[in-house]
Amino acid sequence: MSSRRAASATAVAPRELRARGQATRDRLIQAGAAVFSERGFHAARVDDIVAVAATSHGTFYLYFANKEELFRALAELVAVELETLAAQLPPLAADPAGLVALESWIAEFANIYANAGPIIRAWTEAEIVASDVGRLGTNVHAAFARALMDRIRSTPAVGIDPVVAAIALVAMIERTNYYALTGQANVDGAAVVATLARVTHAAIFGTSGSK
Amino acid sequence: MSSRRAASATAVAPRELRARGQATRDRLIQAGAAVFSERGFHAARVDDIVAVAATSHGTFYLYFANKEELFRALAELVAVELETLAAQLPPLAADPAGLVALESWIAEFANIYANAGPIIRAWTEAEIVASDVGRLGTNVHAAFARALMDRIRSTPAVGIDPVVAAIALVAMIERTNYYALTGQANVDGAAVVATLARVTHAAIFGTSGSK
Amino acid sequence: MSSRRAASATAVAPRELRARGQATRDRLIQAGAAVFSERGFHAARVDDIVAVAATSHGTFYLYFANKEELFRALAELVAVELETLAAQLPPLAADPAGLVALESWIAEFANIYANAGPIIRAWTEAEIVASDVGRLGTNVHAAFARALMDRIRSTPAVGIDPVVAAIALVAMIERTNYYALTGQANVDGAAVVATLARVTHAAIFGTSGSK
Amino acid sequence: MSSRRAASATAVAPRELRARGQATRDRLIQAGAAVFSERGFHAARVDDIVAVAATSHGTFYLYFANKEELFRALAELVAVELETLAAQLPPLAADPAGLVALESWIAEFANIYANAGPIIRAWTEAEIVASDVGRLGTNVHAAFARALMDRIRSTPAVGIDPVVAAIALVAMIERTNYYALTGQANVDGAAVVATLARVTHAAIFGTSGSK
DNA sequence: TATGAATGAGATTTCATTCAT
DNA sequence: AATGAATGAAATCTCATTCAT
Repeated sequence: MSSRRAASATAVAPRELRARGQATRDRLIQAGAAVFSERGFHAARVDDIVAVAATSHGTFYLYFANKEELFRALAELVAVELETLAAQLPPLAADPAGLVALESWIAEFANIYANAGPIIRAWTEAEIVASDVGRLGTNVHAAFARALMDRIRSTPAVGIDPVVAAIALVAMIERTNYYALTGQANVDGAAVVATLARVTHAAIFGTSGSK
Repeated sequence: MSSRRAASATAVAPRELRARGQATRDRLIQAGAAVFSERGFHAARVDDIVAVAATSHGTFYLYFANKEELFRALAELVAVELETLAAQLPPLAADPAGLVALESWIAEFANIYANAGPIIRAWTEAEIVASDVGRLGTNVHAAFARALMDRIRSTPAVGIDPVVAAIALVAMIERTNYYALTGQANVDGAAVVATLARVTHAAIFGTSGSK
Repeated sequence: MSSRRAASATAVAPRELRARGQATRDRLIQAGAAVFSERGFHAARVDDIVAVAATSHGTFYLYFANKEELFRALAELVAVELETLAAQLPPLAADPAGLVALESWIAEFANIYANAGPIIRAWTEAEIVASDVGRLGTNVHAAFARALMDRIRSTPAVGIDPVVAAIALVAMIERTNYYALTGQANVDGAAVVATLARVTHAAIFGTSGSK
Repeated sequence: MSSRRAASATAVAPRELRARGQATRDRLIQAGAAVFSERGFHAARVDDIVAVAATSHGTFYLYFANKEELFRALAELVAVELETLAAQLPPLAADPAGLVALESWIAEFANIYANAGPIIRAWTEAEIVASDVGRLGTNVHAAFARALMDRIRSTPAVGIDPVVAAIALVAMIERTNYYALTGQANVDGAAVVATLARVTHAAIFGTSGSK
């Protein structure tokens, strides 16, 4: 990933950490989140991260083999959270209760996105997508798409391709949150959640007759 | 004092170009497209670009003040193409003919995306979004959203927020093409277009009664 | 967008330096003095400086934001030394004791010039004069001229314009040392000091009757 | 001199020039004077020179083998002018008429300096002094010093070292004009000439008794 | 005689990573 | 466990000079 120097051969052995060490590592993780958010993976300099964490270069490499490793640590946290959410996608029902359930679930997604969004975004930087960490992102997306696809498939009389529709709807949900979060689109959070739910619902239940 | 940097502050004056110069400039643009596509903005080195264009470093800087300038040139081409397309969004009708018209339009989008996708992607790298070039991307997105919003508004009895829905649907169309293009999702192009059209159609006309 | 340049815009923050760092910084300053002396500001390459200092490029930029910054550090040292000397210009007296005092002072100037001359010379390169660092040189010259002018003014019955004469005599003292130092004029140091003192003395006290 | 590329092996053969060619060459010389004046030798880019001359790079190298060659052409013009002036230094006499004659001569020097000053300055850039062109400057200076020294020597009962004094006085005259010209010292031209004459006169005739 | 285009060595600067204490 | 210092490969950019027309 790094075009500069090959990643250190000796990865950092996951040591037992005492309280102080744990605290330092946490500070680095927090700092990483802040800096990656603000600048993206590439532009984030280890310099910035250690400055925010109020520690030194030497210490950084005590805990992480390289910059990517820290990013991966962050990304894995997010990935776990998102995959858990994906597993909790409720059954889809055509009635108003179904819409409400879906809306709650999307609200939860928006919630997670509000915190983790910048990390998710950094995942999509061109170079990263192809990398080891990038696969995490792909997997998360796939998990969502699979969950939604399963629900669509178990819905009778849907007029759309479940595989593609699932991908498209997940793409929509993710990306709309992105635009909302970055302020590129100036919209109200609640309206976003409501609309995403409605469009998703309509896509599944509103296309039945159009075949 | 620094005569070097000072001089370069002034971007390359847009000179009158003879045939040879124009050809070289074009070659650099093409090469830039190829390299940015493959590597993203950051990882793309001027070295790579001039290698592909079969010219020299010096020549590169004869035509572009820096890497960003070349990227901007490319981005502007794409932006024009996309804004033209946005202006051509057909009226939306509930009947099958309306769906077909929409599908054609989305097919055209997919078409453009197939060529320009990587540039569009590079637009979204965190640092770029905030930059001058980034604004191009934001504007393009806004142009699409506005066009779609106008159509939704002029459709009676829609059960969704036109502003948010427009943003969400554009996000979906863009991002799904992205996944399809990068192979992160392994799907058939025609199916993608058909599904995007159907979901969009359903979002607008399938949500009318659910209010 | 350009994260590199942007970061460097901020000059190197003056960190607290431990012993090793201080030593390295000092070595770079010494090396800078040597290289600027030999080649002048422009022809001096950072390459040369770090070679003399037996350190690396990276280290150079750890201590100085760029070549100019190192030059400025050197120039400031010299400026302080010279301004101190300017403040020590003795009162001027027409008698032999006055001449001796003046001669001692000029000898001290020659002494400083022997070490710092090349830096002083580099100050006068056309581009530098107009720059930030250049102002240092102008200020130093002004300090000397002012000191001398004050002495001339407090001398009764001088037949010359104190302002212009002060400038001219300082110019003479500086420039003659320059020629002596660069070997463009092959003269004995002691003779230079004696002659400069005598001419200066004569200019002030030997012009009284010629009005 | 040029750290970049070895000077072209094939110097430009001094061709017979037709009217058009002569005019172009003249334009380049004028442009060179302007640009070297403003920026000094190093910072002057061939780019700037041809822009001012409203011609092209190719044409430049049709008339001058390299940048230095153009500078030398300019320097030689100045050198001739100055050496002519040096030869015209009047005899020095202690009486008022002698002072007046000296003043006229210095006025003429100031006159020439007002035009040629920047070229003279560029001569003193560290790298140039050591070069081929640099020798021109050294020679000019020597010519002045020799002329003045001859006059001092033929003056009875001078209390100063003729060699050193001549160098010092020439240094003074040159450098004071420099400061006056660059505006580093804000003084009136006539006062400068008058003062320089008086100081020079006093140095020679006012030091006689102080031995 | 003129010129626009091309060249490429060389200069500055950055920053992830390693080292010595 | 921590840290300040050092490294150096790699990236960007400049400009005197040559080339092809």
